[in-house]
Amino acid sequence: MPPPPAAPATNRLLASLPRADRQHLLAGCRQVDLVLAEILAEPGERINHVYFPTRSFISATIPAASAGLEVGLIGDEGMLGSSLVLGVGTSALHALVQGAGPALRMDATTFRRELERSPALRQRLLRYLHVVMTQLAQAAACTRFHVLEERLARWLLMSADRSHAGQFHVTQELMAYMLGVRRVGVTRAATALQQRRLIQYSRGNIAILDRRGLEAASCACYAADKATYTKTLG
Amino acid sequence: MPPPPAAPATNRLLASLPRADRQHLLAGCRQVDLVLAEILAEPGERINHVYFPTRSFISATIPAASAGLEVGLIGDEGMLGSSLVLGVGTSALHALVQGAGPALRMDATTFRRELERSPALRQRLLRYLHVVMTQLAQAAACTRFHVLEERLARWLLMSADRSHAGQFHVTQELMAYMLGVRRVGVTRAATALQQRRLIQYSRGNIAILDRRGLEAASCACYAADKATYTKTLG
DNA sequence: CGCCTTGGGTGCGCTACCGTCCAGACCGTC
DNA sequence: GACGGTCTGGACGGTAGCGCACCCAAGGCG
Repeated sequence: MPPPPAAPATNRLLASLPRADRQHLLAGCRQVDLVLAEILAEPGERINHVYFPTRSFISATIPAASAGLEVGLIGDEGMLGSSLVLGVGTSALHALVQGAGPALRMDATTFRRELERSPALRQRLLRYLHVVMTQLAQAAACTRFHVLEERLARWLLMSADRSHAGQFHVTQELMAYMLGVRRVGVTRAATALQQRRLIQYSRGNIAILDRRGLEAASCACYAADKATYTKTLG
Repeated sequence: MPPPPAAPATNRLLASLPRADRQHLLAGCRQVDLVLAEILAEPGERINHVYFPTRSFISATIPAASAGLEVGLIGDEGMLGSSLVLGVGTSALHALVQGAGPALRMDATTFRRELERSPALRQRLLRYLHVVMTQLAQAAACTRFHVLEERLARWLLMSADRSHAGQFHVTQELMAYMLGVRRVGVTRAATALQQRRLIQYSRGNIAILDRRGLEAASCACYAADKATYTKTLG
């Protein structure tokens, strides 16, 4: 059990709101601890809560026939349940907890009220949705054109960012699901990265040894996604 | 030069607005004729106009290194420039005219004013954005898991729908770009479809012979996309 | 201590698509 | 009716990732 990290546990979307709006919003939230592999949304199901991860992160996947594909990773830079902002009350994707940890939760009706109250919140979340859309398009191209090793490197970086740590827990089985490939494919790619001294893993514990090197090994989509975020949400 | 088709040239997003809102909006629009291969948006560029295709359609692609990939097809069921609804004034994607024909065009500032004026328009467009997002996710999975022949069948159906005709013009070269594959790959897939008497083509003129058969030959994503649209926008 | 679950690694044949280059087929133009 | 551009078709070897089946190692638990 590691000691609680020094960095403050906040959600960046909320942190950027004007003080009054933020406090009102936080008052309607409850701190919850998300546990690994917990399912937070299913395609077609009603959205009952929205989540603002602080030190946890959530994977949004689209379930295809007998396989899956991650199309979004939600950490303290985003939220789960943004469909509500668009006036749609059901989830389009499957969402499960990728990194255990705390998050802020608010029930859907309260959230809708907050949206009505706060133009700043609306503006912020609409811009966030633009980021999500752009990243979706990027993901489509990435999945099409980039080889597994690059994609894996990218995925590891994205997860590391959201876990706020150089190491985290995930099995190759799960990574394979996220990347839409066989487990054996991940084994091969991960072995290659490990041999290049970029990462180190054993039985689900992955540590990033050389961040710079891993960035160089990943496809440009990682940098592109980050750039999109900062450009749109400052 | 074919005679003007009997079906009314409207845009379904606009058609569903309350009468007053619609008329005010139409008053701010100008009819334009989109010509084949015209570029309407470039990534990172300012959005100067929004387009509501009526009998034309527009392809939204994401340019990757030395290739491209279509991530959205916009016909009379949608609009180009929806980023403005999210408060973002630049385009994330590359957009070019796929099917020549008429569209309604409005300049960006007028459009922003209309958005302020009409809650119905906002509601409608936000829901449309939800459809677009869902289809983006679907496209990512489709590109990953489905074989070219299925994807081509799907693409042909989507284009045929938006062209309001059983036949339209497009070269294999262009289809290859949209699908993110080699031209020769399209040749092979198209030949297969033709041999199955589902389509018929020559020198860029594609005709759909057996719509049902083509639907059966396409991946489920075609039906899924349609279902998403009707479910969200009625 | 032995057992069993979980996670990681290997081998083998296969397929879909790649990059490249070349060949034919159609069609407008002069 | 020869010419040149555009569009389509095919050949060739190469490769990333697939499906399957099997093995090995670590570690929790009785």
